[in-house]
Amino acid sequence: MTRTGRPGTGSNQESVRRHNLGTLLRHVHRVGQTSRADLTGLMGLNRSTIAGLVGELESMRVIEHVTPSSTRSPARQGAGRPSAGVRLAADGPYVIAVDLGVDRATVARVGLGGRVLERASAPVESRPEAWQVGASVAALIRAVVAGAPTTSPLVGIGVSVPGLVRRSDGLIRLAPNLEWVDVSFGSIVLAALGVEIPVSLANDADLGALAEHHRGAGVGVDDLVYVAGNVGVGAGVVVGGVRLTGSGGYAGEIGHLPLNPEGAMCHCGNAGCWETEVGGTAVAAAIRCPADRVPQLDEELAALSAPTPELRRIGRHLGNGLAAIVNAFNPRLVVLGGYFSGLFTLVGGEVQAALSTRALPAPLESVTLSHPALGADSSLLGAAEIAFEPLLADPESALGASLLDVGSRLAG
Amino acid sequence: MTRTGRPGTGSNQESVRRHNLGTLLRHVHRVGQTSRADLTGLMGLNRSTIAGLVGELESMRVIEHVTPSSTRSPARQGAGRPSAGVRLAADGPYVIAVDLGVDRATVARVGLGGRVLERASAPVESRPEAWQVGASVAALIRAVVAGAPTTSPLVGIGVSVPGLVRRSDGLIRLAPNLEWVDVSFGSIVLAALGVEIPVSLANDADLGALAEHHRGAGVGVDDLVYVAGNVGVGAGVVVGGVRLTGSGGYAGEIGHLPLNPEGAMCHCGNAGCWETEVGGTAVAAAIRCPADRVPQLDEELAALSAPTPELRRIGRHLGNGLAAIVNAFNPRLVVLGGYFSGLFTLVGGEVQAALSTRALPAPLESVTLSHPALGADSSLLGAAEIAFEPLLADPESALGASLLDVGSRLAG
DNA sequence: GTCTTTCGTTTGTCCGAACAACAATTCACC
DNA sequence: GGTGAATTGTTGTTCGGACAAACGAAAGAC
Repeated sequence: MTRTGRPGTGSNQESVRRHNLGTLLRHVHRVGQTSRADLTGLMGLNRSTIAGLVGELESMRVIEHVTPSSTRSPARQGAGRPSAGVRLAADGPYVIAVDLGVDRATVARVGLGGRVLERASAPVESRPEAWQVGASVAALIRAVVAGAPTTSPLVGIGVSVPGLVRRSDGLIRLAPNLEWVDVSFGSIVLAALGVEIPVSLANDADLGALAEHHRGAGVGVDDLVYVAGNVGVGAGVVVGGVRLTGSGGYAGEIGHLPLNPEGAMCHCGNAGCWETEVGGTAVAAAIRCPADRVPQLDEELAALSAPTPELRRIGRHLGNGLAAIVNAFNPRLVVLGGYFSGLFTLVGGEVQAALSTRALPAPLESVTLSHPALGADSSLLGAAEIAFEPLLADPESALGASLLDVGSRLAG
Repeated sequence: MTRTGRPGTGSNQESVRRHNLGTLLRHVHRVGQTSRADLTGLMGLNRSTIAGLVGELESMRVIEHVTPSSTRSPARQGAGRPSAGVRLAADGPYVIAVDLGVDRATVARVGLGGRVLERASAPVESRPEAWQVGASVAALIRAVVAGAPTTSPLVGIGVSVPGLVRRSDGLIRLAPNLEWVDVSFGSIVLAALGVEIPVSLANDADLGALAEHHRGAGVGVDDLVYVAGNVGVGAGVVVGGVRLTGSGGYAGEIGHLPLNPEGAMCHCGNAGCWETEVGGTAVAAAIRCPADRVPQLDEELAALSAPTPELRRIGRHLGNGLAAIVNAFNPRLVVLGGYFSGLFTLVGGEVQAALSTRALPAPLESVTLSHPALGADSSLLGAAEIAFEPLLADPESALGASLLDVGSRLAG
């Protein structure tokens, strides 16, 4: 590591190699399996160059060769020699994805391509101490890692947080439902594990947006917003294919849009925030759901067959807020996650109508509302994506910093 | 042009050269004058590599050599041989920047470094025909170009539009104050000029944000929002140093945030848009300004010595809307352009107070409100920036596509 | 069964950045 | 004022990596 990480903005020949290696791996990571011929077309490089890059990644045990005969896909086009297949290695690098929910923590071992190889979860009591959650997550990580091949390197840990995460260092500034303020959850987990690996933390809605963009409802869509109704309301934004973080990392906090000066008081101290109209409390009141079932609001909504008038009103409010989002970000897709998905199936008409009347025609004409394609796993898979990011940016150095034989290391 | 513009995402050696050449020119474009030693530090390349790049740009007559003796700046640090200076060539490439205002059109010849070399403007009557404005702008362009050296190449035209501009092709979808719908203003101007050069169009607030980011109040700030109060209200957003366009190009249209369901009717057909509370009409009513002076609202506000109670109320509304912006985009800087600047000097306290109570603490703590540093030229200079963009991305091919001896070509 | 098409492989070439050595120029110190 | 240290420009060489061409391999088309 003598010369890596140079801060300069110029590109030298090492950076070219790094970039090409990473781009190639990123493509395979995205589609799972390709052919070398496809890669030459996608990357615009020479056949021989692709051969070199594939060979290098193969020697790193990240991808593996597939004999052309078994690659023969039904969509095989013209004549000619079939191209050699390239796919992700079976025992390749993996990451640990952690999804801190309001009532339970989910941990998964995720391989390249977003394959969930193993998963485990545990309930989280209300108003938990950070170190308790850290210990619980560490135990889940140990369980999930136990079955991993010793030759598979662990690249990093990604954590989805229901709250505001500072971009610079991953500090959890505020997690309302956990009642955490300024918690350095990454170091807590690492201390509990007793190892040193890269940990990336980010907001759950941001990660939901990222996951839906990569392998969900937003594949091929470079500008989308993922609006999640959980206990609170938050949004994640993907712009030009990259996550919108903002200066501090708090972008997309649209739960407290001041949509109604005469509205109810919000816990933030102001009146008429969007969250007071479409948040968990409001929806629970509209369907007479007991307070302790608010974390499972999606199930409660799914059990309903027909919307109540109060729900219809909430649907209109949801559409109003979405109009603000559509005007501000001009996405091509808005994914409604959390219990908003159930709400959308019930009162989709009201949501669409309110959105159509309040949004500007120009941004409106290209936007689509949709359910998440990854269900409740959006944030988890997004956490995996940010953990993989260093590997995709520079495979060689990320593998150098990765951890081998994780099972025994964590046990000891 | 046999191999350029390859769609692939891999980098080859040509792209390295292109990128380095562009990055070097971009640096010089930003700071105006540097030394080769600074460039080696900034770009992280070898001295000899920088020498080669500088030499190539010098042979293109884009930058020029400065003898070290005259470079000797007072802030000269340690010992050693002084580094050779590099500055933009005096008769280098330039662009035409056009700022379509609500009541007048401004055209400038702008050189690298954002230097306004020549400018002219003409009034625009109310509800003008597009071809009339196009002819007027073409005449201004001819005037502005007349004095240009015949050896200076014209790289492109940038146009700032007070309305919604489609990103894909620059079509003006809607310009409310001009009452234009679906106007292809770029082709109109080109037809009036009788030449074929690249024309880039974008929203005025977006370009204001870009200009303030490059050479205004937001230098060094990668996440900022430029909120402009003109007749309407719009915002331009810079995220991570790049313009936020959104899917269609309409991002940042926050004038119709539904902030007050019981508010006044807006011309968009809905009630309580932000624009009804802080827009030109509302402010004009608050200071008893006649309707025909609304385009000059900034002057009217500047003439005021003390705010009226109605203005204070508008200030609070402005702060409320800014809170939504701060929560949504998490910028580090919010530049208040148009008449918002004058409003901010009068009722800055109210604006800040409302912002502080309604924005979340985390994004709030790092945000600053400020006046524009470029005055009324923000959008004009932003238009110049987008016109220069192809040159900075690839100097060689952009110069190849540029136009020489413009004065006589346009006269003919 | 042969031709065409497409792809993988190999070899050599070329381009551009890095490197090393040397000359140039200034400052600091005596 | 002279000398050494420090920094930079210049030049020639090296090296890494993409590219081009030639060749063989594997399929489909006739």
